[in-house]
Amino acid sequence: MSENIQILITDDHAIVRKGLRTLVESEPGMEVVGEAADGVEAVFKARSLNPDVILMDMMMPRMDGLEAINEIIRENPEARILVITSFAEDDKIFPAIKAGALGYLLKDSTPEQLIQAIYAVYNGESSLHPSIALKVIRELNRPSELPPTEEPLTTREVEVLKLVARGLTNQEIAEILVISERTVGNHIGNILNKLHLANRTQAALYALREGLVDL
Amino acid sequence: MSENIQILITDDHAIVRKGLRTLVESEPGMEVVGEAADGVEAVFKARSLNPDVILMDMMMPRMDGLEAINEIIRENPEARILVITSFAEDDKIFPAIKAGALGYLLKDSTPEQLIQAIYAVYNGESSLHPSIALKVIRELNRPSELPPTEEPLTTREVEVLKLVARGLTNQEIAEILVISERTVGNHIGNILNKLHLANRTQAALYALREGLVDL
DNA sequence: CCACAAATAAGTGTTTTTACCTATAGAATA
DNA sequence: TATTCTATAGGTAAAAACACTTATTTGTGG
Repeated sequence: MSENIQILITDDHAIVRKGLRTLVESEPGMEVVGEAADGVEAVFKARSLNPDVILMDMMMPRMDGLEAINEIIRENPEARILVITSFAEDDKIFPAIKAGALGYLLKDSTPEQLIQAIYAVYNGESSLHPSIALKVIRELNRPSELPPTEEPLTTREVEVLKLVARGLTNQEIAEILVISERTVGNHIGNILNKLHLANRTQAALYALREGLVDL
Repeated sequence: MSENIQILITDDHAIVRKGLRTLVESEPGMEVVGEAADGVEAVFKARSLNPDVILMDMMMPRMDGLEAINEIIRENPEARILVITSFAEDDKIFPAIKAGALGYLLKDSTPEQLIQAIYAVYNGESSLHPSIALKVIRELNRPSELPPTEEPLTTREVEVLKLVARGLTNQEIAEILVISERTVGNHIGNILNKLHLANRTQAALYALREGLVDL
């Protein structure tokens, strides 16, 4: 058994995996024990390789990062996961952290920050990208304005939202879902309320960020 | 002077740059002579380092890949540029190729494909990702349906479009640009006409696909 | 100087979206 | 059973967006 920190790299881009691998392997105490190109592979390799730290991308085919984190933590609550992603959206960060990710880095981080973060996560500490840390602190300091009435969208609302994110009008959506235009309007109103958004274009952007639809 | 193929790497993510650098340097005949983190840097380093091949990301801050390609080719028509990006959208590919990029790879390419493509571009040949090649051939075979009345957006229209793609209302856009709401409406109408789109949400999606704005 | 394109603005009228409210049927649940 | 949630739909109104047209100013290229 090696003394090195054993690391599993998860990202759908070979180039990014290579970059991470190089950075990690240039650090004496670290060792890459595997790579995964999507969430399903990540779950499988996390189970079979039992790495010390898992570097996890959030946007991947088949099973996205969030689902993968949930599944990995479910199987092994001790798993230490460091999210490395391009996005710094609140709605993406908090679910990942709640799911059990210990760290959250942005892809524009420096190599040094990456190595630091891996050590931190390996030691069971948390490591957050500066701009992320800010948001988390802000979130924690928020005097719980409301009982965390984190309003989840219903199945139907998600359906409607996906169509909004394709640039369709209420009428077109109504035809597709075989409901009245009125109902579509109500759903969208509810969506905007729940997500605290101002209009349908913002809703479309939200859906894209959430990965509900692809470009 | 080295016998190696001298390469400039351009990408806004340090991790991706590292990955590309590692892949390139693992090939005996290649050498990385510089890195750039945005379009402005890329133009500058292309000028000062005069590399044999430039690896170019399309989505970057300050000056995006397309602008950078245009500027680099304008200064040195002999420059050999290989685009490496995440997107396979038609509207992104053809402008890049027209601007003078010799190759177009997707980030999910294998390391071998990358090396192959660099050799090809170095030799002045073209190298396209398989799925891209298909589109290009389809494009060429198209019996020029219409006189390429490809209506380009004006500078101002692009400005407005970017704001639309952030989910802002006409009024908000008007305030930011210090023009009347009426004018914003006109610009948007013109944008929708030129791009053959039906509404602002579709325009926002278009802008995202084009990489005019990030999520 | 003329022609043309771009940015600006406004008139007019229609369509779509958004905000709130009420209400009912069905499913799930306490 | 009573309650709550979800999906459905309609009423009313206001705000925003969209279509189409005209017009002024400014700058640029012949």
